[in-house]
Amino acid sequence: VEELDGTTRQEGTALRPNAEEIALLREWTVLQSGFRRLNDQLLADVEAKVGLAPSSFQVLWFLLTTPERSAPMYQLAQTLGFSTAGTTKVADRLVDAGLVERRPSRTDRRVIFAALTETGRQVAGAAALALAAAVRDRVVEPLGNEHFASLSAAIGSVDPRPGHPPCG
Amino acid sequence: VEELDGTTRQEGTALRPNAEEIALLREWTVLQSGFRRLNDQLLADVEAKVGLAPSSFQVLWFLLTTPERSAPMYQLAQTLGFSTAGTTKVADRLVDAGLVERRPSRTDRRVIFAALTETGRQVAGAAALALAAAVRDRVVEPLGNEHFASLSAAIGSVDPRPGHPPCG
DNA sequence: CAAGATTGAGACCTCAATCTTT
DNA sequence: AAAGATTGAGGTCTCAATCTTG
Repeated sequence: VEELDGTTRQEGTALRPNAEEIALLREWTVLQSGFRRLNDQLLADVEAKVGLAPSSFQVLWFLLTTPERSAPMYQLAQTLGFSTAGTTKVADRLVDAGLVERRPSRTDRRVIFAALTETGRQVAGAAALALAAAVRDRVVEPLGNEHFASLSAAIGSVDPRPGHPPCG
Repeated sequence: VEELDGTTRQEGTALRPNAEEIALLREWTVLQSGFRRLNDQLLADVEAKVGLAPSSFQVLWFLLTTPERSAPMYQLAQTLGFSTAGTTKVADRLVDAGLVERRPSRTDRRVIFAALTETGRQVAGAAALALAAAVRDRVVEPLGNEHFASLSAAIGSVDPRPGHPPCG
């Protein structure tokens, strides 16, 4: 029997959750898996309409919202929540598909910009329309604008993103 | 240039999102990535304390909430939102770690039960305590009981889980 | 044939190491 | 050194195919 963390565990009941903790975990589990299912549905809608994997779409959408339709790799990594290694490979797939171009920076020769191609712009637009429709149908409409806004505010106030104020 | 879905795309502005759709997508993106970051933090807390990967913990917790501390494989797959193939491999890792045992069913010889071992029970309990503490610190406390409950209710009402009523 | 479970191949991401530039 | 990007090895999940049982 391999131990996962190498610690020895004592006998007894000290390490078992009580009724209150069980209830809390049940509620969180429902919340967490519910959100995951919902998000998977939305992304599946996008993938079915434009054939774009989640991480690829997220990059395209981010680039589309950018003034120059381009951004340095490390910024994409931050947006995706991926390592820079993983981000490189996402970019590789987008380049192979002809949706993105790599461009060197003029001011800092370490950084590489990922820039939307014209095709990439069109695909990003179509994917954005597909996701917007899915969000409307599956989230905003069943929830109502108010509940959707308060949901958004709730998550924003507990988001551990570095460098954003803890709810004004 | 490879097309991802083989379709030809027309020129023009018809396939570009308007301002309202852009705003909606911005809001959803913030919401989605915020929730992902939060969940990753909680699971990282659990992994740091008991050395248990997310999918492994989810199985252990489910089995712990079960009367007989055991469940058939297809039920674990449903809980995880994984394919049965993926679930088999999660179970393999848990068996290798000595946390779970495989047992044949007496009534249907196609099904295999995954059952917690004594060690698995202890680890599951410790992991549950760790997650409960993390949820309290990172979610319930900053949000307050009311907002947490309404968040839970909101997700529940848009959860596409098969076989649960669409919000009374 | 359908359902439950497993296997192998493939896709996607992470970690550690490396290279270039600052 | 430190930051940005890439590469290769490894882990985790999915899909398609297979096997057994109902």
